[in-house]
Amino acid sequence: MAVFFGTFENKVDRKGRVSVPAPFRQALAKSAFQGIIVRPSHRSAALEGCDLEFMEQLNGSVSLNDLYSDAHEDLAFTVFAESHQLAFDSEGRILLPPDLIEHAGISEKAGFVGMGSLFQIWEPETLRRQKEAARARAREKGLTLPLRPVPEAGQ
Amino acid sequence: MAVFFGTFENKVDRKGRVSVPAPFRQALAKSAFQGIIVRPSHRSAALEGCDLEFMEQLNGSVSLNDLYSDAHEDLAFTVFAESHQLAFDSEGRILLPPDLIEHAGISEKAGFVGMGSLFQIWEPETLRRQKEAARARAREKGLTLPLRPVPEAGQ
DNA sequence: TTGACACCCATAAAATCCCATGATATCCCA
DNA sequence: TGGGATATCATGGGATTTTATGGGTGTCAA
Repeated sequence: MAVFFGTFENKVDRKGRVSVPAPFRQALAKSAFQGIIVRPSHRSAALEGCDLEFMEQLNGSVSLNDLYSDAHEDLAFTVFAESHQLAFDSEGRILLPPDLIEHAGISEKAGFVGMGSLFQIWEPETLRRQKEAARARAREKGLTLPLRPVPEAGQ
Repeated sequence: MAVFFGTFENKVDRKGRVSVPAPFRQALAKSAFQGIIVRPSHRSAALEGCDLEFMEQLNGSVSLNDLYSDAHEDLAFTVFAESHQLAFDSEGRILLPPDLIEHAGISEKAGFVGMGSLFQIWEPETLRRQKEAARARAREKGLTLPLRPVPEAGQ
């Protein structure tokens, strides 16, 4: 499973293309689909990206709710309806669709942040503030991480 | 899982490269990724390094929180956003990015300290003082260590 | 026939490779 | 066990490749 980390800031050219950071592309190198899945975050003015494999895992998680339950339907809409499958061009760029650009309030540049199994794309200045806030909250709430081998999170 | 110990001081050349101490590289020899993950410590003017496996383990721990929960997002930002994946060159060196150099206040030389499954990178003089202070505190408080059997790290 | 988009090529900057050097550390055999 | 022969290591720097970015062109479809 691909793991994404780091923060990168790339230019969006006049055609709406952005280079996906090389380290992310390398993390995806073994993936069947050469590209990424991107959807608007329902929590913030950001986009969420992941690989096709992670979408399958998401599907499995969503399906833990009963079919036809409200939770299932709401989650399914949120996760799948707005997802775009964006292929790399020969230079490793993707073409950001207008609705995604608008949702994230992106203009000149796009900021990529790795978050483990997925990553986010932000307007860079908003991202800086968001990172700052998240770090502050983590410190304040005293969030900690258990450092034991996780009992095989299923693949 | 790699175990790091010892203290080493290596030169940072004008391109920003530093040799990772050979004993650390040997500890990483079996790792899938030939390189290290480095991020600014949130507790001090130091950098924290580990291997990719350790990061994957961290990812597992972060994922114990529900996706889209506040805790998940805050932790993911804190752990992954500032991490850099630094590959060894053919001589076993890494290229330290400017933001990391700045965070640690490094100029001429970099001091590596093994700390078990992690290691740290400091400006050497700062590191000397830090070690001295840590030893003093440990003595003064009479710190002890319960010795546990290795929890059979499962694979 | 006008966009939208995939594909191709060009460029500058940055990262990485590759080879050379001197200094230790290690090996090996008389 | 002494000590020369042989690796290993940290370091330097030129050559080469990768990256991010820009822009042109052909193609397919509405």
